[in-house]
Amino acid sequence: MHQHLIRNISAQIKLSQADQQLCSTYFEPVHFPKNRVIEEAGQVPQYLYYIVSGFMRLFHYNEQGDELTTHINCPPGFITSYTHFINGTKSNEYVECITNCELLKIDKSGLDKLCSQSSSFKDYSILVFQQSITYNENRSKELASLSAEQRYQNLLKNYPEILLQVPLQYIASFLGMKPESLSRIRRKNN
Amino acid sequence: MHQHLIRNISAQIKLSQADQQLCSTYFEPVHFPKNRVIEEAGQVPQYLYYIVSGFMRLFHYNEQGDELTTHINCPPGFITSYTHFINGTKSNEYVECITNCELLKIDKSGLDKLCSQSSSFKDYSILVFQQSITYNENRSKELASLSAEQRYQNLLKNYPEILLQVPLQYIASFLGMKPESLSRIRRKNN
DNA sequence: TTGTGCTGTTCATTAAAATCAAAAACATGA
DNA sequence: TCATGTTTTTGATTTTAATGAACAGCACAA
Repeated sequence: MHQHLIRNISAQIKLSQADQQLCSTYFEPVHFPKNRVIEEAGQVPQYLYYIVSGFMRLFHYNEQGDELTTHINCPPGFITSYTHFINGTKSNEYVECITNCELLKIDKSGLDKLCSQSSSFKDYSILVFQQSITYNENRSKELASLSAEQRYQNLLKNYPEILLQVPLQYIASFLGMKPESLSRIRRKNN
Repeated sequence: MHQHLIRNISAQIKLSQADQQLCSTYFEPVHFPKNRVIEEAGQVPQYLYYIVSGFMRLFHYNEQGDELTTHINCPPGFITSYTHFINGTKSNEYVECITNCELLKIDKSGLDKLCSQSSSFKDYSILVFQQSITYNENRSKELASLSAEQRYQNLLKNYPEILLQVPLQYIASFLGMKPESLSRIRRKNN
């Protein structure tokens, strides 16, 4: 499983043999069944997870008690409640495995050690941070300026695998619409 | 003008006398008139700007040629097309002064020197990054789950000064609605 | 001052999405 | 397998926001 991560990092940053060894030392393989919540709201997120296989999401409840899915991810990608994981503060979000998942997890002190022992990992973590900003800016832009149907079509174009594997109610919430609307949009687009 | 920035940073990170001196060395005061575009789309953003006074925005044009405002900021805050500024890549966004503005600008090499000469500034820049992530996540969440009217009310609650100083067409675009809709919402809320 | 352009408002209408209710399809475990 | 609960779809209706057109208010310059 570590090879999956090493291959993915290497596509963006050069890793020495020693770096690869560090990676195997600090990332721990775990797997979880479908529907398992692995980080709870109200607590400090324990781990950053790299997704080797499976689909995951972040969600929380709003004041009216509605469940809102804010993030959906799949390999090769990381997932956690970033800000709270980094700062060691309590998150109000749940991290859940949508399907069975194979993951590589690392806790905050592990990540700190990894970055202090290898500048490649420091560079990589900054890169991941930046990509997270870019991702969220793009998401805001789409939500602010595109219709529900255009947002669906963009997701279909960019992440078709999500449409096949993730329950539609989660996707609807993530796209900022109701499940009924997503269902109607899908009927039109067939 | 440097005191404005130093006071603002000091509220979050402890700065030594030497740090304060560095700050004054690397940030250069500039002022621009209302409506001046200070970074152009199609180019690498030259500077990161700290806003001492005035209101600024980021905007771009979509495929249909509509102007979309993606960010509005005021003191004490930074503005630039972050990812492109950091990576030295071409941005598709314009940075514009909405009102007359007093700013402190720093270029990429200045920021790098500042961070390499003082770990306080390194800590601070990570903090600003994180706040940018939090801000963007929250913006996505609001756009995905709140009605146009609720988004307006949140802006009114959190940034009332923007409503007073920024043309409503920009605010409407930023809130993901049409100017006519914003106008109607404002009538209802008076 | 008058005209011109720009910003914001209003109105009537249309289109998009939410809501409410029910049925159909699917998954899961006894 | 059947029974149960959950997810998705469908239909009728209401609500919300966009559209297109016109007008009012204001700023600025000739």
